[in-house]
Amino acid sequence: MNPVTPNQTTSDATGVAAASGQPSPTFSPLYQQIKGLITQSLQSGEWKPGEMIPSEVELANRFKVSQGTVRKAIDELAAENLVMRRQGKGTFVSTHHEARAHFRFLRLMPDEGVPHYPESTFIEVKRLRAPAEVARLLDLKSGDAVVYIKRVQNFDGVPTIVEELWLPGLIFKGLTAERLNEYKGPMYGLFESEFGTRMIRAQEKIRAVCAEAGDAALLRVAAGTPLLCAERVSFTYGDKPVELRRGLYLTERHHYQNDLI
Amino acid sequence: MNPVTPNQTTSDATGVAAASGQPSPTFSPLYQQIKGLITQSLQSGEWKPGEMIPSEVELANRFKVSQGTVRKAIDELAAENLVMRRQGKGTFVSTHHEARAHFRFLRLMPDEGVPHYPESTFIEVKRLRAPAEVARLLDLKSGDAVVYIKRVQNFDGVPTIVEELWLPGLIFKGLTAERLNEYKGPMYGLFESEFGTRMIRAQEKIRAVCAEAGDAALLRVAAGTPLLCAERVSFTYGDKPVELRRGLYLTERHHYQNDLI
DNA sequence: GAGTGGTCTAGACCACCCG
DNA sequence: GGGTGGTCTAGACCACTCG
Repeated sequence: MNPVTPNQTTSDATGVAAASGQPSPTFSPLYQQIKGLITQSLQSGEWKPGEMIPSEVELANRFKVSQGTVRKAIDELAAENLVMRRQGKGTFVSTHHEARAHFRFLRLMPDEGVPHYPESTFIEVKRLRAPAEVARLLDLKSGDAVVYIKRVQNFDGVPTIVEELWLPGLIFKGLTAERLNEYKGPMYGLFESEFGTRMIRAQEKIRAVCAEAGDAALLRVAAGTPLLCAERVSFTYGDKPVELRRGLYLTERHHYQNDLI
Repeated sequence: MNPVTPNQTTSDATGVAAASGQPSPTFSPLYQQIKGLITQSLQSGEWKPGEMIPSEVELANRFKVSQGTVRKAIDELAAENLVMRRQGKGTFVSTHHEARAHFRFLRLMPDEGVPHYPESTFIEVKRLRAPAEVARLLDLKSGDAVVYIKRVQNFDGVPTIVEELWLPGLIFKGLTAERLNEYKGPMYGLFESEFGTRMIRAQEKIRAVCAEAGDAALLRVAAGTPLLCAERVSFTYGDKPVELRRGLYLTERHHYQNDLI
């Protein structure tokens, strides 16, 4: 394999670049291109979450590059949590069906005791037309179908999170309260397994708000109680937004944990 | 230079491993040891913030390893923001005197408009004996001297942050309101230049609280207004805690930005 | 043009896992 | 023992910066 823009690389001749004879306006290193190809295979489902991807030597042969180049590509994918390396075993497609992954997207920790995953009670699940603001954030057209979900999450039986979600209707066709109730574990696991949509990264904007009457009742606190409000947009492959979420967190016995590095 | 297990950090070729014949109980790759040595030089001030460190080939010669090994060590240091690589120029010790670095530790962003750095007004600067809780978090003994600082930060003249800090008195001897007022730019820049203490990472715990009367007055809002409360412990080299900070953020026109990756 | 970091290769060997 | 990822080396060439 040859790089896309004029590049040395002694190995073979058939590169895509040779045809284009352009100078290098946009230089992209070989390992980045390999990374792109591997990402495509992840996205297309050639290797499914939890499965092992081909070994480094195998990929090196397939792409006609050295193992070191494949290695650097996979290094970056591992750093982005798209794959996980396990020495002596292989490289595996990341999945949300793992304790490891659960707390990457749940940052609310108990002030004391060990973190554990909350239980969900679904308040409402329905389809509706996307309001302008939701459409904008999900990159849809205003009025497009979206799935709306409202749930409460309990830690040790104590209601602590009230959450609303908006999901693109096209992708999450057939998502019902029943399927949500049946499913055990984090919703992202369900989304990954049943709807072929893997959340890769997310952006959150956090504010402090006063609990309104309805939410206060769900959390069994007085109206006006201060709550953390986290508005999240989650992205799948290709930086495509596929989830909007607004969580209200009761932070009397929990806190939002963040590392600045 | 040879690895520690099977061998020691000496630069000769013999190595202790051959003698011991033991399997490796604690194996540390060579590049990690190089990384440690470079970190020591950073910590000792052999290369100061903003300065260029020796080139990769130079370090490779010094440590008697290949350039690739030095490279991998520096890669990790760069990933941890201890150094910055600039192609064609060199590798430089990170410093807080840079626009780049400012927003690594200030996550409060305006809902609209471009981020910019707030102005500080210092309310109180004094020395006191560490309360038990402060001492615990700063790894001091209860009653040890600490510097206490209270300030308000304004965005465009609007008071938005009330912050309290506790710093180990031993390190921050001579930190006065005057010096804080004289200094322009982020406090971490002052700490780095004047007190030889560089913050390299921090942990934050975030909650929602109601503004108490005093803080509400400083922020010019009603008592009871919901505020974000961020409690931060900052660390310097060797994971040594050197700052405790409690910030109250008014989130009516700002939000705490966080990326989940 | 000289010096720096960045990419790519090829080959060797090590640590780890499993049958 | 054979496969996998992990480390280390040596050498070549490229892209970038600056004098």
